[in-house]
Amino acid sequence: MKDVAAAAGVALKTVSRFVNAEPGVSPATAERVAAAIERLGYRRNESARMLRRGRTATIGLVIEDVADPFYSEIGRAVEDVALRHGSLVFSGSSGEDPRRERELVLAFCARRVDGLVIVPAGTDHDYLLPELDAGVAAVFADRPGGLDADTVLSDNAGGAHSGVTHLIRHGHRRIAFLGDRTAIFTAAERLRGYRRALSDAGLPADGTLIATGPPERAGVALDRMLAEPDPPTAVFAGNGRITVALLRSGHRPPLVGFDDFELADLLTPGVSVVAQDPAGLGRTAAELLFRRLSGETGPARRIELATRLVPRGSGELRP
Amino acid sequence: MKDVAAAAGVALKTVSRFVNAEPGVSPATAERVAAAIERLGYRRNESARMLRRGRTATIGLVIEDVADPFYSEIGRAVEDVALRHGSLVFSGSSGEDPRRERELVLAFCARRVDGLVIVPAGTDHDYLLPELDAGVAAVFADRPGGLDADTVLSDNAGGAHSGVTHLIRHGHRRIAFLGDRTAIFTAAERLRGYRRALSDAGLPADGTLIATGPPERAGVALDRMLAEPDPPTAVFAGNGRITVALLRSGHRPPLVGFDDFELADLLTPGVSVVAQDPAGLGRTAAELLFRRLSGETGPARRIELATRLVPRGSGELRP
DNA sequence: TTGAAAGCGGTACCAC
DNA sequence: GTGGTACCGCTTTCAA
Repeated sequence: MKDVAAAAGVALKTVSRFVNAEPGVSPATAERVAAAIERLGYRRNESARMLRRGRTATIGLVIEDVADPFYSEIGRAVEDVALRHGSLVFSGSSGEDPRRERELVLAFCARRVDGLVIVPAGTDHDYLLPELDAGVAAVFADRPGGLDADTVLSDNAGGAHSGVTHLIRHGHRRIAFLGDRTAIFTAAERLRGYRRALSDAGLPADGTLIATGPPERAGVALDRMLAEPDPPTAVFAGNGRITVALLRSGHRPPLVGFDDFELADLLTPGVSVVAQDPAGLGRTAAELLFRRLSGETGPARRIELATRLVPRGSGELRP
Repeated sequence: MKDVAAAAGVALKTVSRFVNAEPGVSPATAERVAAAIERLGYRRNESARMLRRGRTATIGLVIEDVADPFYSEIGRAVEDVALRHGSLVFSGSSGEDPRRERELVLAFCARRVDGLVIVPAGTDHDYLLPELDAGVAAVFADRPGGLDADTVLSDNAGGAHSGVTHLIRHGHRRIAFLGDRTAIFTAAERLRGYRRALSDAGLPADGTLIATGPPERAGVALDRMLAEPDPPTAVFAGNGRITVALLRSGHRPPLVGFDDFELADLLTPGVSVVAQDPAGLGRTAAELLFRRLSGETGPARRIELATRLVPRGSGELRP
């Protein structure tokens, strides 16, 4: 900018005025400045600008894995909203590791992002407190964080409830629940929905029909249940990875799975699912964030997005 | 930092020394500074630091769509390499729109990223020239850009050749090629590989067996071919979207598709594919980039990554 | 309408 | 070991 000013024979400030379209530059001067800018190929240094102005027009996004379709769709939605607000987004994968989440977030904060959208890997977010004090806004998506901040979730319990109820309506009375580790918020919520659906239907709760743990163990868990006397006649799978793990281990039981996935409709039979709205999750989180950034105050909000039951065949099989 | 210096009763520069672990700070002083930092919750402002140092430890990534599994895997690999080099990554989706690609890239450059990994949407990259002059490094991934820069590609022609040859070995002599618009580099390359495979096998080239265009039209194109006299007995699909489009339109011909996809093994029959290595694409591109950033000079490199034929059933069906 | 000078939060270079 | 000071590239404040 200094060079441009020199080339145009004006003061630094005049160039700044022109570049920022501020009033107070005569057409003639403007012309000269424009020419100089063109000739020198000048482009404003945003970082310097941000340093001075205090806002970086940048937000940070931490998701579990940018290559996972569910989370990357969240990311895509966040990106779209950010772009519409003139912001760029730093993105990073936590890999479900709280330490890495923390490192990423702090690295983003050191770069002075205006705000953060976080899919929390851990439950302790005290490390964020100083940053929030310093003025960065934060929104949790998909799962609540360990902090009273804006949060956007799916209706996990409600979705599981509707999926299990769907199986009950199709004549099943012994329905297995194969879910992820209950330490994961969404997994616990879905189990809660499963239990509520059974009790709402007046069916007994049977602990032997419930298995929680890592997805790769789902197939074996189901094998075991099926070998028992009075085995389950249908399965509710707690997330997409578990659904796929079951299918891959050769099982084709009457089934409703939480989470939609590509090609679920092309399998035989089509896989009935409780679909979340990942794009909605991301969009809503980002919108909440930008609302805060534009000055909105008030208590933290917690928004729950509806899920949608998609019947495709597997969930309509009778016992 | 000024505040920390005041609180610790030392000069600004001493704090800077401590924070950067530079030599020349006595243990006693270090102690005091550390205490002040802790007490004030100080964290260095990276943007200010970068402004002064000239390097931002940030790279920009432009892919077609961060929510597309193929590209997001590239993104994940880039992110991993960047993190290992202490860099953060700005990411953005071009949506296959050259204008948006340009805007993103220029926005990244305005933020003074050190380098760029670009999956080019367009073929004209003259807009990058001034930036390259200004010192940013750029690497193209998946497709070549309109510029003599480092480039990492898959062996598209070779992969298609092996896939088509696989069908020929299984007795097919009339093989349809359903590909994307040939304006897309990868699509054209794959068509080239198809043609070469036929001629290597001494089979005639028949233009009526070739259809190129948007994936959603693939099903209809195949319908038409099958209605002709002497129809094809097998299909080579030019990319993953076309493969899925064909399956979704009800076709189950002997088939090899370019691009692997989740659940290809669970369909009936399993879908044989020519698999690319998206993670390798991203990793290699990022490594090339950081090599340039650490001072490597020399002519632009062009690396081609091998593909891998994965037989799963559909490609082994006989006429 | 235009410009000079201070300062954003750091680092680099050179004295003490 | 420690401090002073210029300066990165831009915006802001105030004066001309």
